[in-house]
Amino acid sequence: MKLIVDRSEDVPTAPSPYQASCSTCRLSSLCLPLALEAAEIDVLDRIVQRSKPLQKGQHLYRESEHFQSVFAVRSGTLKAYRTTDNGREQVTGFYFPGEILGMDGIGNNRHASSAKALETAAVCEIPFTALETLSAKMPHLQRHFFQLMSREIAEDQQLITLLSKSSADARVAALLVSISTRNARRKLSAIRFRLSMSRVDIGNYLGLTVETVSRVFSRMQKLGVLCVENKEIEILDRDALVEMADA
Amino acid sequence: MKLIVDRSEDVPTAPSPYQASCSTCRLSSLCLPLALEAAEIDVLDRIVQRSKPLQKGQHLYRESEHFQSVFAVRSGTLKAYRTTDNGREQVTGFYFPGEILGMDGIGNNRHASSAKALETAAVCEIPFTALETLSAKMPHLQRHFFQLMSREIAEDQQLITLLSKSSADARVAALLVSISTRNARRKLSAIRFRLSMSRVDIGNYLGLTVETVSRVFSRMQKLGVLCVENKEIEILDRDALVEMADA
DNA sequence: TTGCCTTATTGACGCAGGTCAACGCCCGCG
DNA sequence: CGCGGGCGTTGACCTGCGTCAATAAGGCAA
Repeated sequence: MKLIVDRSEDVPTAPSPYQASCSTCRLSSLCLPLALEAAEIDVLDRIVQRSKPLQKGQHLYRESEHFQSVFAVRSGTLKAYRTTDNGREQVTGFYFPGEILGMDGIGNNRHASSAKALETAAVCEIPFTALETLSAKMPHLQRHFFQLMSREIAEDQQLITLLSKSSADARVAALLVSISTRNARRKLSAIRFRLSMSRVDIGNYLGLTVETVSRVFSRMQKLGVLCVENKEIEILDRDALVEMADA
Repeated sequence: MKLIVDRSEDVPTAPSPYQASCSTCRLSSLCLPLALEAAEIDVLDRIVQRSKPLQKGQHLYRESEHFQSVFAVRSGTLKAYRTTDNGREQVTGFYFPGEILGMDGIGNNRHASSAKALETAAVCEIPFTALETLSAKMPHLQRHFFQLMSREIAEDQQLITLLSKSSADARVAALLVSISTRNARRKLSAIRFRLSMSRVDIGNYLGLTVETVSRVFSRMQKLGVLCVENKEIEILDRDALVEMADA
């Protein structure tokens, strides 16, 4: 059975081998260029660096490395995670095409987390000092970047609430709803998709063990809310899922 | 027994009845003016609004209200919290003098959380559009504000890790260490202080019930790590506490 | 002071989810 | 094509924390 896979946003007619420009990128309506005018996009375009894709498992940056850039996901998925003092890992987020990561490194010029590709992935690198200079000149860009950071804060707070108050079922449901919604934003199916992350990553992100995640999936399937086939997910009853997410 | 209380940063010789200016504020080294030059501070000063103190329990802003300003705490303590769809509350942070709150509202022009005074508290209001305009002109200010937001993200991620991976003991220990460290930054005692928040708030913030928080305090006291007398806390063995915080 | 109400402590008990263990299945590799 | 190792699932058992309940201790008003 072939389901939706989100890869390759490549535009073949490119001056750079990987991507033409922000103005031709079909993610521009989700990404940094949002709210910029054509002329402004061109200026932004000049500072953005596109490089060769990351292979699955490859790191984009590592915790405590010198911070230089934020990144926009062009294709594929990445996870961000930090390592605690006692050596355990905490996944702090998954990043899909059109989303920006690395903003937690601005605070003290070192990355506060590591970022690793969950599958082959392409990113745009946005050197931060250049972005700062540009922001000072382009109010729209400054505003938009403030907004992006603010939303990251608000989303983290939602995760905090989830981890603090919700049952295992609610956590998994919330993640699925989130992925579904983000897929819809990218004009992909909101009801059928492939989970690019492993059960371990899901559990780690949600503060659950693999076993619990697996049991929740089974339970939801039994209830007719989901159809789970390995990494392929089909949401059969989205309302029920949303319901479960805030139980 | 009289312990440390953090109140009244008032400077009596003020043009405004509440606070002279950023340049005379003894919190300026922690707050927005940090990294600004004298002339720049004066400019910032002109957009900052100081108003009468909030009484205990009074709201500074409420979730989903129109966002207009961020706030700097001048004295007292505030808590930020959001209400979940199913009506429960989640405390997302405590804010002490010198700290900035309200940044989660920038994302979509409405406050993503509510803020309430835990005791009599004074704040400086910083209208956001004015701050944006100023930031575009003052690179130091723009940079600093980006950094403040980034740090808020990084701190939220630390809380996520705490909630996701740590035992009740570790959570409480981590909160106490955090308060202790923040007190030290303000030149207050790092080992003796008064908790301005209730046990309910602590539990809510840490994803624990009041009973568990209470039991953890008792246990730590029995172990000789803390001396707890109602809201007065004395840290007897900071190393042990730090140790517990990442267990 | 007295009295009331809110906040904190302590104990007994139950359960959601963690832990440990066994097994099956996919997928990449020789 | 068959083999091996990681990933996922399922079951049985255990435990840390939540729940419920009773009591104590502050704090504030009058």
